Amino acid sequence: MTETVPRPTLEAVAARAGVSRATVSRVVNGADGVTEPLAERVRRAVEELGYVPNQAARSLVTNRHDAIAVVVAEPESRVFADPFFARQLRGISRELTAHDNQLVLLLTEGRHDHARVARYLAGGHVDGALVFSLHLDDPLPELIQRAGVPVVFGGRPDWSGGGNGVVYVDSDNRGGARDAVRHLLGLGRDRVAHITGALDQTSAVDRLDGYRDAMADADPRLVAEGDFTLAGGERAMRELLENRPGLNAVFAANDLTAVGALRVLREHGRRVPDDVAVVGFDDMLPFAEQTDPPLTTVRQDIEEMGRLMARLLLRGLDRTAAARETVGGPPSSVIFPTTLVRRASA
Amino acid sequence: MTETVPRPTLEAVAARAGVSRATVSRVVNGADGVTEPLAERVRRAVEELGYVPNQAARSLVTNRHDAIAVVVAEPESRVFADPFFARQLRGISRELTAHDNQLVLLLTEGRHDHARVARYLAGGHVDGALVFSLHLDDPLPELIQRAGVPVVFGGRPDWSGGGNGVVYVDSDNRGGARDAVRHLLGLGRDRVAHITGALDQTSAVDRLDGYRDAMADADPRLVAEGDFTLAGGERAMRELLENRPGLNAVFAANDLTAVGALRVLREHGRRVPDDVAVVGFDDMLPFAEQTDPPLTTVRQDIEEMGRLMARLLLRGLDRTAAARETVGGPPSSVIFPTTLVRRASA
DNA sequence: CCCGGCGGTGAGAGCGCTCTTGCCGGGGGC
DNA sequence: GCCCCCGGCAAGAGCGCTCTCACCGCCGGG
Repeated sequence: MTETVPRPTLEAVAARAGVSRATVSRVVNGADGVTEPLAERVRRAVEELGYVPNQAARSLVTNRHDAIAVVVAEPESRVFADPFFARQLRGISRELTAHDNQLVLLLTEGRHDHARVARYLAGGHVDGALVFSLHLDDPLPELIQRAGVPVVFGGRPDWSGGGNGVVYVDSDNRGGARDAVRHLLGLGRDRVAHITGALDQTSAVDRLDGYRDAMADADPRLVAEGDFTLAGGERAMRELLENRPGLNAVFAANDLTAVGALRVLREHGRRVPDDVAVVGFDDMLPFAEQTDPPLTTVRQDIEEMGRLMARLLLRGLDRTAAARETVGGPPSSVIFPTTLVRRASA
Repeated sequence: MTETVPRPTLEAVAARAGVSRATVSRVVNGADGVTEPLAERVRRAVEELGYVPNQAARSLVTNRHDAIAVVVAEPESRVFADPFFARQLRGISRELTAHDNQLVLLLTEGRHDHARVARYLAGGHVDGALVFSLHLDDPLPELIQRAGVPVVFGGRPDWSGGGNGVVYVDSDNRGGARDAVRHLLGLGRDRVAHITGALDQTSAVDRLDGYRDAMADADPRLVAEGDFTLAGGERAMRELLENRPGLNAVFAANDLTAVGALRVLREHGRRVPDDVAVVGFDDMLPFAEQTDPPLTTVRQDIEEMGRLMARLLLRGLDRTAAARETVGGPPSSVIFPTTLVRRASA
């Protein structure tokens, strides 16, 4: 663990190149209006001294940080069991890196952390925030709004507070669910059950709505409440088998839930897909391919969603002309389409 | 996406409280030597104005950032399939949060990114770095060393460059592997095969060494090379069944590999554990519990390892007296013990 | 009763950078 | 040939904070 050595300053570079600080600054920041021979001298001096700009000093005057906070408001549950999180982070990281922004990760686990996160964001350490995994009546959006930090949500927030101007990126949960159920109906299954996700998240509610779209007059007892976990899927599946033993298909709110359902179905001697067809949601690889039988599921392009969130946020910051050209127009929410991936389970 | 409003400065608070900037600064930073009535006036002014210190200005003069970089040098592979990463992050996040440090996440995917990361660290944006997933002959440690940033590695780096002073936190991979194999031997299995991890990582090498410790005179054809992935596990298992069809146990370098092995064993009609006993490594939940049969595996306390890495790094920064008291002595590497978790597969 | 010391406070410098301002020199218009 | 304009550069202010240092008033000791 070495100690930091004093780093060269703009001043030092200027002295070595025999120019003023302003000129060095222009060269370093790629501004034009500097003649080539001078610029070259400056570049050489930068090289020789190993000069790296001091970001704190720069931020102090520009009031920009080139850093984005990623807030994951997840009390333990899905984040760990699910590569979802890592994938989305990767997408975000890629996009931010491409635009020379840093990623500051804020994980929260409870009310106390909310205040901390709000304070941090209000502290103006970052230029914007990407916020995930909101639950109903979560105070976070409100707090962030008040902090005055530009934000893009991952998943539709259940929050009317901001009225307009709330930007989010989400999958077409409802459409994907509808497709899944219609696929099951198309296979001739007439008793399609649904295991919901945690209904305090809009994604779960939307998937349930999609199910209902396709099953207009469904028996309410064909729906059991899960929580996006494997154990929840098992529990709900048992409940369904008890209440509606005649069911011949299950649409699970996510793959983890589907895996739980598969296990319970097997326990009860039901063959998949012969007796009961099963469809999941997420296409969580490599597990969706590796279940027994391989899982038919609804895929969403998670990484691309992450990238898009970052892009929308950066665009909202209105910074580079390039960013504006790329997308054009004021940022607005985006719903990603989903695809049904057919494997063996349905 | 709201725009940021101008935030109150120290100056403003001072004016409102009718004191000097210095006094406000003292109160805000918890220094003593301010009489109670004055301090109270200042606190009220802070409250009323909603003052939050400007970190950039502070960093500029203190040359501290209260931020730690987490570098994950993982080209795609394990990070996604494995909650490992998320778990460790959680541990790190908890510890950093407890010490009011921020977590700056740097994901890399290739040589090009190495330079970027090195530049970032050299730029003095963070006070230290936690570095993961190093591969053999990775240039990163060297670059970081040169950047002069205090660093703690996750997993033993294969790197003699720094000589002494390299601090890392690792599981007892060798001991864990030895325990796993001994457990298999104890079950009366005499032909224990091993599917390695990616041998360009020390964890894989150490687990292989542990296997060899317990299987001193093992047939070299009982070892097949994997890469920590499910597909790699399948491939290696096929190879083993071809070369040594008489094997009656497999120790897989991680759980994902073990799952691949289980699948291939089933394909070949071998019953687990009756014909072939299988042990994994990681105890990757909830999957390790949910394989068929549930997987016997070697558990490591991933989150605690993350916490400890953060703690060691912060201690190395020698900042708070409190941190020093908590641990005491100069930081040195730590090897975490592992536990064998017995389930049905062996 | 005077003076030295000390705790509490304020004034000011300066961290490293950006950006505005103004100067200086050269080229084109009349 | 003179003036004006404009491009290229340097000078300097100032971002918001910390920290040193000097100051001021009060106490106790001689």
